[in-house]
Amino acid sequence: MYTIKEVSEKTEVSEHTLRFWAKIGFFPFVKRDKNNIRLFSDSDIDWVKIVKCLRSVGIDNKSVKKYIELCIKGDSTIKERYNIILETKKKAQGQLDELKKQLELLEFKEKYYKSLINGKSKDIWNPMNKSI
Amino acid sequence: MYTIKEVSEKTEVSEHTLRFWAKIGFFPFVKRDKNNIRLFSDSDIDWVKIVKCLRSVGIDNKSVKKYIELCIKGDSTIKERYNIILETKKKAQGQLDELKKQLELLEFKEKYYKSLINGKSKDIWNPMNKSI
DNA sequence: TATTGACTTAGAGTTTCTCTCAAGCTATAA
DNA sequence: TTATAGCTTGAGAGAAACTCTAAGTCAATA
Repeated sequence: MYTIKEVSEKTEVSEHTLRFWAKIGFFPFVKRDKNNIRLFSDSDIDWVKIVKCLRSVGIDNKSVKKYIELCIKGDSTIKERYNIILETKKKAQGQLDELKKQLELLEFKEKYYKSLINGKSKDIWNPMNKSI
Repeated sequence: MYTIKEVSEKTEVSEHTLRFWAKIGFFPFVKRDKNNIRLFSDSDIDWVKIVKCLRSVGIDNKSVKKYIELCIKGDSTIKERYNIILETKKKAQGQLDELKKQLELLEFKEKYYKSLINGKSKDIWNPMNKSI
């Protein structure tokens, strides 16, 4: 069983955020010791990772909450949960594509600046110029 | 020259956000017509795209502002701007890797649910179970 | 002329943290 | 035995970045 600090290290989610997530009901199953200290099990840590995953692809807290409620409800919600995962995957794919596009733009700018630094061209920036 | 609405369509940034960005000084060069309507040029749209790119890889607004100020300052800041782009690229790469990892987790869950739906295994979730 | 619709600013509201603080427990050192 | 450090807790203030609403201007259209 792990304390908040250990969970934070294992999942790379800040203690602040973990407490915030706990407050809004993301970890209804986490136990406490006699001093009221949270104790996360290994499977609790897996759940933290799922939450982190959902959040990191832009699922909002309300929807994450809904998902965990479906999990608790059990068998009858499997299809619905499956669809949520599929939707989430699609969203993540979209983000991946977008990020790749942005990386291309950054690469273009990198080359532009590099050529400037090497003196192969002049900085032609002015408020109206696109070569920012 | 384009109005906010057209820029929003071309860049996929909401009008609200564009006005917000304008308010905090991201577009000091955008012109207005006699009715005070903002008119973006093609190069202004390119700049919006750069801002979107920086923001989307997690560069905060303060740093974006600093970058545009460097651009306005001109030649003497080229090296510094180059380094910012390099740093940003590194950040974007990190995000790409993270996103790929999250996609793997989603794929795992997809398969898990699929096997549940096909009746090949039972939903063994309970508050302590990791198969959420 | 009246309405429609696009634009404007100011400012309130929302989401999601992020941080600070006071307080409580435990273990080790003086 | 006291104190000091190091961990935890909840409450609540603060911040970042939008997001939305309200009230107004202006131009084109019915």
